[in-house]
Amino acid sequence: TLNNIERMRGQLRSMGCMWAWDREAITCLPEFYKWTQWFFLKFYEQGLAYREKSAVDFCPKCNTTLAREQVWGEDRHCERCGTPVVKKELEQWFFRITDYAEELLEGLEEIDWPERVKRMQRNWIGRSEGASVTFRSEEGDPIEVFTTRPDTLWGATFMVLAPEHPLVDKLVTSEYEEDVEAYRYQASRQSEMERLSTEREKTGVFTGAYAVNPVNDARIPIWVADYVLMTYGTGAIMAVPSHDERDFAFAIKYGLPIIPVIDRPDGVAKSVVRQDAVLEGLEAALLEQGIDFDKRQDALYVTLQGDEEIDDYVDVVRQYVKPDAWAEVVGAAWLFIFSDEVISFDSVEADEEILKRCQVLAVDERWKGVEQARTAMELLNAVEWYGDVLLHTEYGTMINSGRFTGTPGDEAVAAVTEWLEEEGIGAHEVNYRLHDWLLSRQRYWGAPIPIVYCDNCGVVPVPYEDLPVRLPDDAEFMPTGESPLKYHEGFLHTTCPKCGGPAIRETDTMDTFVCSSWYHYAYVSPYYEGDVPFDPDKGDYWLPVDQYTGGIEHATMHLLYTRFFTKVLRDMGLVDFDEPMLRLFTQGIILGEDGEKMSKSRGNVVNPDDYVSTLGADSVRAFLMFIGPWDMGGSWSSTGIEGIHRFINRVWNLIVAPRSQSESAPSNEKIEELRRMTHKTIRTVTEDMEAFKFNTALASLMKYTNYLLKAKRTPVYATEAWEEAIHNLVLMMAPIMPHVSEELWERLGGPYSVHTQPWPEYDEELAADEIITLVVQVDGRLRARLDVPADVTEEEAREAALADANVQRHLEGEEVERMVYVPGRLVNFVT
RNA sequence: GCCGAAGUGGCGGAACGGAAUACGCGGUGGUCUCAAAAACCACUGGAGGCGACUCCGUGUGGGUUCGAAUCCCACCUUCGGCACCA
Repeated sequence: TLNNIERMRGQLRSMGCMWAWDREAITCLPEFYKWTQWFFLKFYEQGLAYREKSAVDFCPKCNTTLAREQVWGEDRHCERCGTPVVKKELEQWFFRITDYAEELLEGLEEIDWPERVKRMQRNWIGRSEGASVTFRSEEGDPIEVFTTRPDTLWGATFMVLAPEHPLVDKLVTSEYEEDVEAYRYQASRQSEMERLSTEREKTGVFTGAYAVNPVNDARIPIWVADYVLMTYGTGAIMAVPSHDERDFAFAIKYGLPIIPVIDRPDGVAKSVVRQDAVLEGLEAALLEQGIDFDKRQDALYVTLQGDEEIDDYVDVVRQYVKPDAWAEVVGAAWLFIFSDEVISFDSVEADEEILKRCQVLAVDERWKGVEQARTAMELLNAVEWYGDVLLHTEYGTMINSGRFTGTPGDEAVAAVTEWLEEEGIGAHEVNYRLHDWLLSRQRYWGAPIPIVYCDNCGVVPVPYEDLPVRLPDDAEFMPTGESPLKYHEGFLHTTCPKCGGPAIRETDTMDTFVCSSWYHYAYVSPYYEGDVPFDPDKGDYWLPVDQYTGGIEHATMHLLYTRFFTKVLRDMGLVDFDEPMLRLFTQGIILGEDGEKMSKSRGNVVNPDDYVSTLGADSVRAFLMFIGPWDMGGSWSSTGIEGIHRFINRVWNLIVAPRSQSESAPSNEKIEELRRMTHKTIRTVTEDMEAFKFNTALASLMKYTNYLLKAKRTPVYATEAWEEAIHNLVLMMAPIMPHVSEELWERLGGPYSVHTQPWPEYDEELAADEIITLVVQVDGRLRARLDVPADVTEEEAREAALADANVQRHLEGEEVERMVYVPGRLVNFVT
């Protein structure tokens, strides 16, 4: 690592980067990570660090935990040995970042950060308001759930626990034990991302157990399904299939009851027909019937208005939907489930057998077959009949909800929550998607967590005076797959700081994000030797950070962690501000020449050294800025950098190459034009640099240079205005091309150094145009461009425009209804 | 899948709701040279026309507007992040 650091120092220096090297901090040195450990102890003292079991991806063959990127392929195998990866529960350390969720959300309001980073953090924190409600199993075990929709409680027809939920073992009946165990194993092999995909079909197993819905004492089955995550909410949900899409899909699949408890909103009917459910011809039939639809990847989306159109649609669908496929109509109207065959509702009594195979059937009242359907449903007792239809997720008047029936949608949530609190079965609650920061790493390379475990005293923090807990430098990297610290006898075994008895050290190390959460504080006084991590006086002077830059990929992790750290530091009294970085700019990623992220495996890595040594550091720097918008990044181009190199050579020739003195005197006009170009360029370059728009700043400098190269051949050369021009050009180039600028500055006789000169100022009056191009349009189409004085009046502009031959031609035989006039820009004749 | 972005010439990219394609790369032709390279000059979105000019053109389909790359709606595609790469 130290060798690599040395190499990078050299690279950065060769590029002419001006860092304060005396303030460098290296996070892997004990002098630094001593303070990272100090922070851990402080967090621990405040109850912000805790230890809990948590699942990791684990390779049973290598006997090691794996990072997400070490898990490969759809079957999720170990990158090294190909063994299928499983989830394993390990005791791990966490920081309680969720304690600060609300403040992390609010703090975003007061900082000058890109809106998209703020939005990503808001979504990451994922605040949602709702209620916690306690259900009970028939055996009396409390099962807490979180819901954002307490108004749908009466529609909860089953419960779902995450496969990892601790109650699963207790609840499962012997009859279902085997199924549940098998299911849990396969769930442990899925990633969270896969589990949450709404595209994927929902799966689950029944536990054999039942719970009681506290609002209506309904007996509801308890299932286990992987679409419920242990890491969000309580790891258990109440399922309301009538008003939640995921629960709905699950209920359909497993034949669970669906009870609507929110009246459907008025409006249009929406239908989704999966294409694989459609015979060729449905599309054509819809077209023929004049029924509008959108065709997306795998489905037809139909929106219907009015009974007549709905009836037409039903006819078409009946005709063309395949047996054993399904179509749904959600939102306002109805749902059809086609089981093995299309059901003809007109003859429903004759089709009991078919109906039996249907899981759910619900029909809108407007539909003519409703009476038969109702009769048949009741007869078959397939589902409870509520006479109205299913799945919509909007708020609305409550129905089928006991004493709350009739409560309007805008009052429902509050009314139910209040009642839950009165009854003691629930409470208002805010839930966050954000979870606590898991900082344990089963790796060698990180700051050791300063904790020891003693048989007598339990978990004991290492005393401050014993910091740092050093990483041993003689650890053996054996292919055990586990942290080498576990096998380092000297590190592992220690004495208990409390009782002096034998104890063992924590062998997990800290996530590197812990070090990067406070490194900017180290810069004010690296490796400070006081009793806090940095010199408070220097901190007062420098902090907080005025301008921070980093990649967008840090938006939700590093940039959230470091904000959390600062808030904790503030609560400890170490700093007196709330936010670590007042202003943020996110730079993009420079991609390889093929437009892909640079990586060794792709073989598209560009080594800046090669270009620095051939074309020079200035060319490399300038080209990096020219590639594209600074926050978007872009692709490297080996021919593109040649263009920059040519530009630098042109500037060199412009200023250094001799030219014989002109005989004739320059005209005042030409001098004015030159000065105008100079001041216009200073204006745009200044604005662009302040906005981090380096690519367009460079474009302006190139344009200006091209102009000066032409001007050099005219009598304006060697005038005062010429001297002003080239001096300013060099000053503006200095931050982008520091080396050549310094050299040119010296040759122009400027005082050392160009980098300590003030930035050039522009004169608004000198930059103002005297002649402007007036665009003339007829009905919004360009018909002429006229050079007119900048102070042209509307009347003069109209006259000049009407005098143009091409404009006259296009206005011939037309009556001008009105004229749109944009001063200094255009006139548009509307006919 | 969810969250966040982006789609403009052959390519990277410019364009306060008002000249689409600035600047650069690449290409074509020329100057210089015995020749080449470099440098310099000119041209370079498509179609039509001798020309003046005309029509088309900013991922797709709609909309708002005198006027849309820009604003609105729907969709498509690509990229970044998704908590053990940092």
